[in-house]
Amino acid sequence: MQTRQAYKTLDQSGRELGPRAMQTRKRLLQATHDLLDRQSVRDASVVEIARRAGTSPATFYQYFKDVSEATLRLAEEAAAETPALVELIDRPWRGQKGLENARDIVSAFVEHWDLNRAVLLVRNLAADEGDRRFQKVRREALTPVIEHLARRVQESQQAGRIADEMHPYAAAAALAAMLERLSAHHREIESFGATRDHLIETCARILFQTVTGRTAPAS
Amino acid sequence: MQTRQAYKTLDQSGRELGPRAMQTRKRLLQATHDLLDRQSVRDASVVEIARRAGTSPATFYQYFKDVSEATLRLAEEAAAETPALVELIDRPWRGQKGLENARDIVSAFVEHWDLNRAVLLVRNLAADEGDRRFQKVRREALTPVIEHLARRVQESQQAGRIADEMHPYAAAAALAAMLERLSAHHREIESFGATRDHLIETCARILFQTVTGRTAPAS
DNA sequence: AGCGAATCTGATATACCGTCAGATTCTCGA
DNA sequence: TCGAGAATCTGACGGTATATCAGATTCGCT
Repeated sequence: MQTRQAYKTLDQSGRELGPRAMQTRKRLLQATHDLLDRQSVRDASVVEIARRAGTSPATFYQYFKDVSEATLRLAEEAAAETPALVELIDRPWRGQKGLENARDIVSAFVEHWDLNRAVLLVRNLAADEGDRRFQKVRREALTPVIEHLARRVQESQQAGRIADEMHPYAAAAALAAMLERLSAHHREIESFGATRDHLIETCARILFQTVTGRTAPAS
Repeated sequence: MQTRQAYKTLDQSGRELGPRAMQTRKRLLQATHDLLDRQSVRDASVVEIARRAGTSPATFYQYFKDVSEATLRLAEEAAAETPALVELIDRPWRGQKGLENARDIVSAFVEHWDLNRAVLLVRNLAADEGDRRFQKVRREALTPVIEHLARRVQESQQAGRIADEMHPYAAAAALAAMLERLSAHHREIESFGATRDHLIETCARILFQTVTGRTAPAS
């Protein structure tokens, strides 16, 4: 009569992994991550992942059902970075300090994406295509962000600084959408006249304005 | 001595297509579109597309280098819908009418995505993954929208309603990013308490506020 | 050294990819 | 109406990836 212990990492056939196996599994995940960074998802094959990990395709299948499952695990790892973001959102939003904080949020978001670009792109595609597993990871990564933002919007709304026609959750989701999409392809935008700093500053101000209902202070 | 006529549709080997061939090509594109709507990109195979089009894989290769090229052509077709959006952006942005117009823009964007969801998702993934061909189509679809928005932002800035720290192009790109991402997965968001109308209204207000520098009027 | 458990892989059946030579269908002049 | 030739399509095939499993290898332990 005791609660099952926190999730052990399992084999495809449900067996727990020993230290050697953990090693191999990690190498496979790393290889998957690297490969996705280099090639399109469509071209990421099990053979190639195995080759990079210095092992055989059969071994890959010992740990993952297919490439998408390996990617899912990577997406779960990336989702673990969310709390740091939420912490920023919970800081005070007033005045100059608040704007600086908004900048930090945008920067953190972009950085998070820069580190996990390929994986997050695939995660979002799969989620948008209807894959429940990926919808779940994305939700787990974004829901805290959206809900904390929504709470702030709601506060501003109750203080009368934001119109009642705004829906706090929708606003938060829209802001998250902006941050996600912008982070995904900021490099392409940057090749069109707006530097990275411009993007961050501008985005921070939209964020600030939408969350607080106040005009961002001059710097 | 005359300009080359507008692009003829070509065969894989560069030959112009007769009427029968045009028919077949269209069926293949349609089949690709449908298949992408139903399955993930990764699983969209040439055999399956051919089957749906009632023809053979070899025929597919007569017209397209691979699935991604067929998708590219579909993305080009979708890009042709952009001008309608730009027309909306160019309408006046003042007061109640302006807000209504913002709503129309958001609606039009969402609708455009609802009709071309799968294709646009794949387009964006491929572009984000660095595929130049897809970057080009996306650019051609979005640049007009972004530039017209940017011009409006700049006007508001010159009128002193928007801080100088904002970069008009960056702001426009951020707004486009928000619209894109939101359109891509609005259905999932809608299953979390904000209706489609909430989303549109909220998004329209963020758009209005960011473009004009004014608070959106009450409805 | 040697046993059992953990971990890995060669071999294989299946399926898709991408090409090409040849088959089929259409067009049009006689 | 009947071919000849052009336009269009497809069967067949070699190459490669998928996914599985039985057997081989490696490891920890006595």
